Amino acid sequence: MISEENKLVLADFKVGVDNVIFSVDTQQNRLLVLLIKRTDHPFVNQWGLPGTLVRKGESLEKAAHRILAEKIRVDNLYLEQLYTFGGPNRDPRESPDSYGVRYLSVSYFALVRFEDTQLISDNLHKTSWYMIERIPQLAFDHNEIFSYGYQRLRSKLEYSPIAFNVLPELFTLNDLYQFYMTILGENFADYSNFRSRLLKLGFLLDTGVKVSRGAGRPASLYRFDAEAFAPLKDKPFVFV
Amino acid sequence: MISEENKLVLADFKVGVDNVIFSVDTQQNRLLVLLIKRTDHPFVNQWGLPGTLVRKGESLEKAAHRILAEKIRVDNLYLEQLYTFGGPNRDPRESPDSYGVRYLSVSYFALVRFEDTQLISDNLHKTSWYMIERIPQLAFDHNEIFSYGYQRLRSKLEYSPIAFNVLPELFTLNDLYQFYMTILGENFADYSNFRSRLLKLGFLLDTGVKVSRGAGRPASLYRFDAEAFAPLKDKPFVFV
DNA sequence: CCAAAAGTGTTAGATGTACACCCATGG
DNA sequence: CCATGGGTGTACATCTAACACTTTTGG
Repeated sequence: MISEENKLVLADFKVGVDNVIFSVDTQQNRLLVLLIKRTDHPFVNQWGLPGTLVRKGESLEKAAHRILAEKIRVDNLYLEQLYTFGGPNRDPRESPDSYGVRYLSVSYFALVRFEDTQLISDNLHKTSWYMIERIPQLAFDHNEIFSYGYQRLRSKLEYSPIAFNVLPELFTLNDLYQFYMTILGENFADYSNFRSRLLKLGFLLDTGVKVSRGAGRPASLYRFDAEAFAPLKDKPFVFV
Repeated sequence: MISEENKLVLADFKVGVDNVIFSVDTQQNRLLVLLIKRTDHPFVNQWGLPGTLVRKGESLEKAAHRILAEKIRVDNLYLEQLYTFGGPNRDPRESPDSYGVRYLSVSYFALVRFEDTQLISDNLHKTSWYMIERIPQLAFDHNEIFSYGYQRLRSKLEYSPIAFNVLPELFTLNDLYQFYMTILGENFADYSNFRSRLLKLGFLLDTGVKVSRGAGRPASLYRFDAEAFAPLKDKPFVFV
């Protein structure tokens, strides 16, 4: 049992969940992050990461999914916890007149498929994809949270098959290459080397089906083979 | 402003910080983790990770340091946030009669120098190092938290110079090798290859000073050169 | 036929792995 | 003088990075 004396000095928290939601616009080769225009105090009218406060009986991860569902309709995604920001005074609502309640933010990082994702947006609640080079000043410490998420995205991409959560069932090796390029930058690897490295790993199945995109030789459609990948799980392997 | 309606469904939290504190007994080549015998409800008399509830005005990291300071006297350490466990019902204190307060745990992972660390322990508050192969059933979800910390320790060791936070100022290459062996296991690498790889990286300075440990050729004492390491920061480099 | 896109092959240099071997000391 | 621990060298396989080349399509 907690003694009365100790109880007095313990902080009371509301726990928020903030999401850094990425997607890759494969048409335009752009890396995007989802921002919302705040309608509530504090930071009204400023852009921020989509977030919510955790409800009774709700797990952190469930809260993270709830925000996602409120802002976008999406089928395919990858989601993982990022970091917890919990210093005092990170939220202006912690002013003395709010009875000393602290606001802690557990951030999540998500990657969703851009193509079949619909934004749920109206005049009141603006939701929009931002190119990551053009992110404005955000509410709270959200710029910091974003940076953290961006780093995680890049490193995760290198040793984890999260791309396949987001690419369509069937894709060409060039689709995959473009995807990596868009996130990791122009000069992360030569195409032909990328190709052979990945194929050697053995978890990409050539379906034999060919697809033509305008001029040029038709490309094979590949499929990610989760079973063939399983043994490589956690093993350090790199696409760089 | 949060409407009254919403306020009703928001969960109220107490936030705990739980530490997975590792050390390497370099005499006996053992990897150890710090456990405490609980004296409070719940899980009285069971072993658990050292933890505490966050106080008013206290940051998460400060709370993590406070636990450390309460349990052990230590000068050198590495500390980083691990993960946040926050599902409902992870803490039995969340029973209905506690007015619906949730208990969330932000876990931290620490590595401390075993040699000059003194346990603060008495009959009431038992604190003790456990070999990681012999960890008993722990309170709460602490076994899970430990596993998470153990994984992090191993992967962090491979691409991050955390070992030098904990090794003495001057050390032999064999000291370093043993340190890695103890954490990563017998067969992580050949000694001579480990040697040459590290020396090639250029951030270990040979002081020229020799030290003799019983029979055999005396070994050179090396020093970690933080400046020479700086450019490698975040670059993926591996000791495996 | 030719430009464009897909896919294959080649080569030099760097790295990793598994050893064998030499060096300096205490007993 | 030899066991012990420290330290160097080597040989082979593998991986990397850069780039040249072939194949198959649309226009």
